[in-house]
Amino acid sequence: MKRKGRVTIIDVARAAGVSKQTVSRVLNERPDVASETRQHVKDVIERLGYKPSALARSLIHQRTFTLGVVTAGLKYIGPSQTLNGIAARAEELGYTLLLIELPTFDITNTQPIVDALLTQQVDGIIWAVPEVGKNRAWLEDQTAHLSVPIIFLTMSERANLAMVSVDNFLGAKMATQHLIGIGCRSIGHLAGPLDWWESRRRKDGWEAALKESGRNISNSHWVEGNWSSRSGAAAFEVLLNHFSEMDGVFVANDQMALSVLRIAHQRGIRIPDDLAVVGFDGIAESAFFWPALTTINQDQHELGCIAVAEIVKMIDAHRAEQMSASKLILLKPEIIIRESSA
Amino acid sequence: MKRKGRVTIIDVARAAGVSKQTVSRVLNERPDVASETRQHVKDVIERLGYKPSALARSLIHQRTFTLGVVTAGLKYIGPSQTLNGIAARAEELGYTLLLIELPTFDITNTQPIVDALLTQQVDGIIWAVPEVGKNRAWLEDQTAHLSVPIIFLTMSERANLAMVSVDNFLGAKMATQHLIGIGCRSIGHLAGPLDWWESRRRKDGWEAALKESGRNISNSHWVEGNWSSRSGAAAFEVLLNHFSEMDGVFVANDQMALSVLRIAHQRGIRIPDDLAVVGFDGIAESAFFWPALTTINQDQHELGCIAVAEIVKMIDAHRAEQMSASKLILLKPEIIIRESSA
DNA sequence: ACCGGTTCCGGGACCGTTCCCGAAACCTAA
DNA sequence: TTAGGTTTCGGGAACGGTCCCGGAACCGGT
Repeated sequence: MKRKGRVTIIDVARAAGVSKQTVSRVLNERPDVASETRQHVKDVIERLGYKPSALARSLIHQRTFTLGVVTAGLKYIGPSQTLNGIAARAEELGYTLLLIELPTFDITNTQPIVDALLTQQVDGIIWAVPEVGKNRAWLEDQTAHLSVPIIFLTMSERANLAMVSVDNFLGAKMATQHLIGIGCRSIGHLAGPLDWWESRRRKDGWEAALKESGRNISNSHWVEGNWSSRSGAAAFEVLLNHFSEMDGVFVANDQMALSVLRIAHQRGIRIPDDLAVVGFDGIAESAFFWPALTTINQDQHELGCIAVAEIVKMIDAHRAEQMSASKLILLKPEIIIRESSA
Repeated sequence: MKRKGRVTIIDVARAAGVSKQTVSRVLNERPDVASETRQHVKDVIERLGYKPSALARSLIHQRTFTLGVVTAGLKYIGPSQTLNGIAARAEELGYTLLLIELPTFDITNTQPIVDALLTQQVDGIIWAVPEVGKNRAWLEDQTAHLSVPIIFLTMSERANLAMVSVDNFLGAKMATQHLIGIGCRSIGHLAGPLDWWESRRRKDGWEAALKESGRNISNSHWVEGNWSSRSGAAAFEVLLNHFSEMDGVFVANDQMALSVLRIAHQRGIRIPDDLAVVGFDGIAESAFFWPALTTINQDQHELGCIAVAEIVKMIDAHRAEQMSASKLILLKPEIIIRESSA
């Protein structure tokens, strides 16, 4: 049947006995085609199984309707939730996604990645990698003369850059204030790795809440983990030894909180009577921990949705040659109160 | 500086005082360019910030080095692990990914999705959506005359189709045999949703192991859940009521097993003394459940890696006009024995 | 001085589509 | 009958690269 190569618009034109121009008009639903010609062409298209090439189209339109998405750590639930939201909203808005996953979070040489994306002619870029260590150093000189719009997720505020993230500071403050509210006197903190911006904001929120209620903070009141349940176990042991009067603890993520629950259990510490626990993230399993975990829920899915909506706005403005003010969007987290602090 | 539109190869040629052909040669590292001309052109490229357009290149080469990836349920850990593997291996092999996420698992009308991918001229397709309900019905007539190679993940064996999945049957059998091995007499099963192929295979494996050891199976020995911790809780309650002599249970995933642990705890059922528990998936948190969960570990990351490697092989064969035999690859899971069955 | 072989470079066609323009064919009104 | 408008369609250029060709300049050997 078909010889070699894909069937093109010219094949259709020949088979239908019209010019490629007319076929093109049919494809794009232009009005200036006689309705019987239109139908005939449509039949031929169907019969030949013709599919227009987005490649050729993009080439001439100078627009691909493709978003470059740079992510990292998909094996963790947070980033994949975000990607989930990005995919959903992109589909809605008629964009396809070009996905690049960095092997680690702290990649500093991002030049090749950005180049690859530009080479692929993406219309915009969503940088969905959280800020860790110096992995934003490239921004200073790179971003300025970038030819396409770019939006960043989960990083500290910077002038003239669009970004969207969850308000980690507020979430941490809410968690700590909740512990204060239920009568905890000595509130510790099990932090995430402090080269992560998110970890620092959460720790800051914890400190702020304590200071506002007139309490003082000592270095023995907090310990640094690395997000994993394993690290949470070790860190919590340290915390217990150095801060024995602790009767409430704000843990920077739910995975580490899981270990806190487990170790408390082993040691005979009653939760929430002896120790109230609040986590962060709101992973689905946390409702089924024993006891069920109070946590700060952050909607990472929504984060992705918003990022897409924003970048699309930026793309449209960019094409209309308008300068759009770079926005900073902060999502408010919410607290879910469960057995571990009730 | 730059007027409008991206800088093209002709701009570079003009600025360097050579023909676009020569610039093209420099870009592709062809030998027939004088080394000083080469260097000069490279300098100009650098100065103008020129990036070749993958679009134009793909158009002429009839090849995009792009893989279409269709997935679903990224918010769950399994699918995102797989995507993680796909991304990593694709990067290695020089392919970029076009990602499409289906809103639900049981999409039957896949025509628009496949069309979109073909329109984008992907070189191959990885169908990473698990088989659920009738979501493979389209295969019968669609796949046959598809113009690009396609590989499926996690579905039942079909003639003439390439696929790769974890051996769920074997994993379930290993889990059940382990329970038999540690002396359990009455082994129940908390199944996943049975419209999922994976669930059915796991249930089959449980049955097979019991039959091989000469035990009989009753409908009161198993209950169907829907993967979630919540459903696991309800299902386990039912199982306890209908199968009171149960002293071992194989749970179809770790999330549901979490609820089993929790409820057993509440009811004063000692684990593993009164009831041994084995899960499935091997999620990271399972090591920190209380007690730590014995589970069947499936390497979903590896699954993705292999899928990419295979599809690339298929693409190469396809372009060389060779018919490649469609392969079926089954990955062996492994058992991780922990406190819940030790 | 002439000739065959390298080395280096440019002219044009082409990939598949859309856009700009112009031209038939038909219809309507003076 | 004819001028002017509408409808319908086709020819060619363009998007940004690569490939096939051919040609000029230079080399050493006879």
